[in-house]
Amino acid sequence: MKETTPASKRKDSLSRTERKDLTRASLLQAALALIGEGRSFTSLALREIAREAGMVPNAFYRHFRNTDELGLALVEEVGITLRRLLREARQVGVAQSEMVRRSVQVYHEYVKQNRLLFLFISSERSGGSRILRLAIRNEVTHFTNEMAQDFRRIGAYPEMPTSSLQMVCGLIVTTMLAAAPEMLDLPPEQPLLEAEMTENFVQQLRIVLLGAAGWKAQD
Amino acid sequence: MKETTPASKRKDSLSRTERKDLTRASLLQAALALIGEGRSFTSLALREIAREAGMVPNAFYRHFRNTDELGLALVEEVGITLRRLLREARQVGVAQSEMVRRSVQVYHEYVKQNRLLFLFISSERSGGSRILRLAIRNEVTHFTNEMAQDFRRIGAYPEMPTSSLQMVCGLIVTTMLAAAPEMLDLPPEQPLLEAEMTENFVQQLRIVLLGAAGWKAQD
DNA sequence: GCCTATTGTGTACAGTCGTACACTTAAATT
DNA sequence: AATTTAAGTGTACGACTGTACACAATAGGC
Repeated sequence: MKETTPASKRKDSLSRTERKDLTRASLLQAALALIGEGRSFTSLALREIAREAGMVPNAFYRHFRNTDELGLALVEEVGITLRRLLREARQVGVAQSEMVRRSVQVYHEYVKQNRLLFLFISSERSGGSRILRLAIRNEVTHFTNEMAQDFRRIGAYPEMPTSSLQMVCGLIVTTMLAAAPEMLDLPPEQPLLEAEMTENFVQQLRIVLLGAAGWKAQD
Repeated sequence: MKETTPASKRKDSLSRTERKDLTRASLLQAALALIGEGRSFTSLALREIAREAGMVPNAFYRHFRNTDELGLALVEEVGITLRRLLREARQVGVAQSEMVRRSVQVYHEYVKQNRLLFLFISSERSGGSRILRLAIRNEVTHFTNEMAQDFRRIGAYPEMPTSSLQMVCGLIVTTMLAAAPEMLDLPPEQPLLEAEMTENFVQQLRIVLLGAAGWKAQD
């Protein structure tokens, strides 16, 4: 079986599907870029996105039937991003005394590095189109369940039934996602405000973990 | 001092300011009505709102300079609504064993009765225009502080420093607000799903309160 | 009772939108 | 090498948008 595409790709020697994937990606990136300029995804126009991506409006239709469908593609990226976050968090190590603070730092760093996607999640999770909302909620549920599995694996709260563990993780995820917009709205280079917000976040997570430690299921 | 407006108001015998306030209110109501139809406030057009309110587009300008300013008026209603919620919650009574479940019931009922406003808060709290977002966040902060005062008044967590109490209330409010969209998206007449969601919500709040009871401030 | 300030109407315009249709170009298939 | 398929272009249209301007009606102050 011969490679149809050479190992060293020239920018013009690309197969049709490769080219298509590239322009598709540039549409996604264009939407995110507009979000980064303070726009909300819901208010983005098909023509705007195409313009930002440097193509003619009609070309949009070769990739998505409408902006909602492009939104769903972004949600998929969100899923990948959240999974990657969990993977990074696992490497932080476990059960040391400063673990919560360390995790919060990792999360904060992660939110800043994936700024545009978190802006997208935050604003579309409960606003905008119903389809997008449900899709995002779905990804968040998956994320929550994986976190619960991780807790199981590292032996946290061994006596807690799975349903309660999921409930606790849901609370943690809610707290995390609520913290994201504050992190994103924070003016840059304001270490005082940033430290204050982070500290508050750390304490809230500790409250939750403390409550979980004392939890006795009553069902 | 004579009343300029008779005690029994005919619908045509209204002072100018009264009439203005009425049409202004009808603009606010029109915006909420559109939100109730599944639209998000961010995507509402000035003309749409005016049309829904039964007036010509230009009349809008007699009341607001743009849709954002109308949004701020809605945020003001949000503030009033949240304050009213606290007042109702206070009458639930305190420190009985089923207090959390009772509070959750009250809240759920309240969210359903103020459906449109909670739809508005949920979707604009982290989406849409920056001005609106900050205004809503401001109201939520006030709400949180008042809740902390209430906790103080009823003697909950008497040894906890105020800053920690506010942090705990912030966590509670975050959890409450996160629950609202789920309540609102719930299909009506589905007692099973509703009970499940409510139970989850109750347990999350109990975790928080339990954690707060075991909290020792370390600053 | 007249004058004025204010609320709401009617018309108009330039800009943007989504999308339909016919086209070019070039990769993939035959 | 010829043909088919698909990505992207160009033009066009009707609908909707925010807002400017001139005007009508009428409540409130003189």
